[in-house]
Amino acid sequence: MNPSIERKWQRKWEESGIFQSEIDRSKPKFLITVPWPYTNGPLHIGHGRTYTLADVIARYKRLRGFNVLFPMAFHQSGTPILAFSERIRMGEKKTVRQYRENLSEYEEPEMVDKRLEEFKDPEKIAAYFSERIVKDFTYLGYSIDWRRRFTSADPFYQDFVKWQFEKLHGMGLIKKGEYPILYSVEDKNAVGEDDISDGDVDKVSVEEYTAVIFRGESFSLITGSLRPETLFGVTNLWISPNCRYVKFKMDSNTYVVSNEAFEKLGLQRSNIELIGTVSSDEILNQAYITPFDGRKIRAYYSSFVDPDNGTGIVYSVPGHAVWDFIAIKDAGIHIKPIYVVDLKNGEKTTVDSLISDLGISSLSDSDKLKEATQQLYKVEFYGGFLNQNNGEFSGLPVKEARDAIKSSLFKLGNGFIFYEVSRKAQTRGGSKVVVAVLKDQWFIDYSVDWWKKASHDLVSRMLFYPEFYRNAMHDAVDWLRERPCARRRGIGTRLPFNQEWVIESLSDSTIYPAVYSNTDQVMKIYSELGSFPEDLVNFVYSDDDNDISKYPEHIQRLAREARDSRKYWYGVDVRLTTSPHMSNHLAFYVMNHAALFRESDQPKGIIISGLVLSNSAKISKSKGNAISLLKIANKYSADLYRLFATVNADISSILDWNETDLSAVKRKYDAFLEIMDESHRYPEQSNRQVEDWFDTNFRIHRKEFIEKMDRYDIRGAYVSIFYEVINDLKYVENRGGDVNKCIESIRRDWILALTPVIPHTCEELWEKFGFDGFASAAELKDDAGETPDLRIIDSENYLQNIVRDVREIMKATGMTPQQIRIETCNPRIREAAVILLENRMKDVPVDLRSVIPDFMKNKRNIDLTNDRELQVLRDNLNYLSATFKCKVFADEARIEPGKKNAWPGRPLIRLN
RNA sequence: GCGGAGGUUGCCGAGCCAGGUUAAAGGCGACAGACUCAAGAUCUGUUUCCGCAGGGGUACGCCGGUUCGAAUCCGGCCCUCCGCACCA
Repeated sequence: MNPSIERKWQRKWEESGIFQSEIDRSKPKFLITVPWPYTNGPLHIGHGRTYTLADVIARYKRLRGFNVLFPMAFHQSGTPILAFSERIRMGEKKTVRQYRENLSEYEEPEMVDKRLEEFKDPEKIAAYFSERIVKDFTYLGYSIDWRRRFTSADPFYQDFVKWQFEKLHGMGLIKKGEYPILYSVEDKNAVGEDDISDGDVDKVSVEEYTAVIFRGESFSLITGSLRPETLFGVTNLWISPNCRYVKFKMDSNTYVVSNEAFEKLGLQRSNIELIGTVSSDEILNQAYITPFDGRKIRAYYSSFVDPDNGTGIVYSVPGHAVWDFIAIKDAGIHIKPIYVVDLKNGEKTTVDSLISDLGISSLSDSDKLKEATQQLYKVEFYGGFLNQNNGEFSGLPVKEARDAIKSSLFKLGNGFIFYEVSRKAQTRGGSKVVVAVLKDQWFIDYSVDWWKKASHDLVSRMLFYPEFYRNAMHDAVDWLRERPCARRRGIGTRLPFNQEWVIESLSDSTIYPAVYSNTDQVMKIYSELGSFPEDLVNFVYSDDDNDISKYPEHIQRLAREARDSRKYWYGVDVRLTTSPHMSNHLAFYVMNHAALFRESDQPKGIIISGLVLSNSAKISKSKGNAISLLKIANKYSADLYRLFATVNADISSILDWNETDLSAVKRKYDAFLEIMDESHRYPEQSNRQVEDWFDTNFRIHRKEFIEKMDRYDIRGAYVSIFYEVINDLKYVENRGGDVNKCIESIRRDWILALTPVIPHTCEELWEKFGFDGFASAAELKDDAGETPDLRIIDSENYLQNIVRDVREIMKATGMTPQQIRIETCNPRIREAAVILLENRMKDVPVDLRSVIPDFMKNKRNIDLTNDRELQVLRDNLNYLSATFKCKVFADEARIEPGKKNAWPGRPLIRLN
């Protein structure tokens, strides 16, 4: 459908307000939502799939008599928009280029710079792209009630979020605690993925080291290890030859680490106090005691030790670490490895074997060393156990031993947790990224038992499509622990009980769909009062009967309306999104509802759609395969995209956007347009049987369509009602039926059934054929009770079987027949067949007994359903002749004792 | 490793949950024919192997099992993909 026609209908829908949903108690309600998009850039075909599917469902439910609400709002919380804006301000090339590209999709070239200038204000970015998304979605024909639009940064909404957090706080679900975060010392600030240079391509994470203390006479050394379970295998310590080591006091003991490590420790632990530098000789000149087994070991130099990794001191386990093994050889020290980890099933992956397998000769083979380390780590961690050299820990599997040794170590005061970054990283501004421990981080405590139980109960009640996500959701609920719920900066709502914190962007977006149910009233309350006071929020969104009589009458009225509205609409019937949201957003969504809302307001269903590929590749800006929704609507048309998104892949599987598949879909779509084009008349012909067959089949397709849609097998539904009906019409034409008549008889229902997917096309047709109102607002009834006459279908199947058999014979014999004679089962043989099928051999009339051997041969193919075979054949002789291009005769077969006979459903076919 | 999904005919992809009507929908590709001056588009047919009569063989990752009968149920194995978090 060309864009101007699509625009026309979009205008008409808007003018008529048919998608502005109001309470209508005569109909069942249906609320469908998609998680709000983050407004830092334009959306592409990937996002479009989710919204398209939601719109198809919304429109289908409307078609079936539901009062549907499909609302939408925008997400602005968090740091990315701020970060992008700041980078544009700083003139960072990559970001500027990206936004220039984004803008040139929408703007005349001369406007791009002006807009870009505006984007130095983060609010402008958010506002601009929200506006674009509304436009793009309108062009795609989505039936969204835009009156309910708002953003997560709106003040009235922030009051709602505050209420949510006060409630959670009151229920004891919010906690304070320590938490490691990525941090920049120079900027004195937490850093997120967006702040780190290359943070998006090469993620930086926090790693948990075990700091192990080796006591010495005048001071102790602290080492950092990822593998504390190898502690009994320590033979020596390593320090770097070019590093400044420092002495410091902690809990009245004196320790030594690298200068860099000391700085990091300062961000992670309190009460540490610098004493001064210490010379390497001092470190090398004294002995150290190993924890647990109290052996005396010494420290040596090795070049592989990095002062800026861990504590700058490494404990050496040559038996289980390749670096250490090589380093000992390198340094020419006479130390024998101690082996502490044995493998199950007698596996033989050891330090020695890895070194020889990979051909590692020195510490400079760092790539190979890394690989060997990883291999060894994997093998020993998952398949190893501690041997008899491990004191009280002997016999434990490595997985358990690690925690056992750790906690034992901590208890004895010989260790603590030390956090380190997973790789060296810098901020975009060039300052170093390290790990700091926040002492007073706010958490939502998702681990509370009663909360988990309530959530599991909710999950059990909900609908999941595909069903296997139900289990995934149960798991997600189990996995959730404490989640940090506030940050020091970013757009969003301040924590009501601690104003220095901004509520984190996923935590402020869990129960917002409730606001869709009464956006209008709630916004009015806010604008009248200048706030949305807690007691009013509580009145509107919970069923607590708190007293609101202190407010003016009209505010009270608005609040009551808002409450009624919530009661009518709320409880999201379907929330549709993609699987990456499972373990975060959707889990929070489910759990927060379980805590804050009563059952009728809780979510009813979740549908998860698969990913979208573009030309068989993951969509990414850098690959240039991120096709924007605007381009889709303009270049391909909304209806074609919608049809493609609906029909080319099941909801649960990957959808690959590519021109080949698209052109196949387009052909079908064009075929449909041609069918509906009245100037294109089909040949005047008539074949009652086929026309009845078509009619019956259409009723079956319509029934299947409804059944499949009702269980969200959207693709299946449209294969039935679109592809199969088109094929049926083609069949009618080939079989000499009156196609025009067939089309006319199904026109109304067919157009309606297709409206959810290709609404613009269908409105146009609806109007053309003189139906009243909008197709989008009409109702499609199912014809409950009417059972289709399956005998008509059977007759056609019978005929097609004959055609297939004849073809097979032609193929096998390689002959082109001059004439074909088809002889149907003799009535007496039919009677005999009935008897034989019941295994009553003795009841077969004597003169027919000689036919039994032939019966046994044909038994499998005998089919009694069609009792008017000859009639069917005679009615269709012309068709058969035309198909095989020769004369075709049909007769009743004679009985031929001892020879081949015609059986029910299995006539004799003779080619000459 | 844990959790989840999956391995189907040249390719993509249904079906398997409720075993037989499944050589296995649909699409793409390929081949042949029709139409056309030609190409494209469209339409018709073919597209596992064997077969001069509608038949038979082999097939749904591999190996076993249950069953009269398994792509479909059960057990084991191999392989692929996704998630494992604080990030929107």
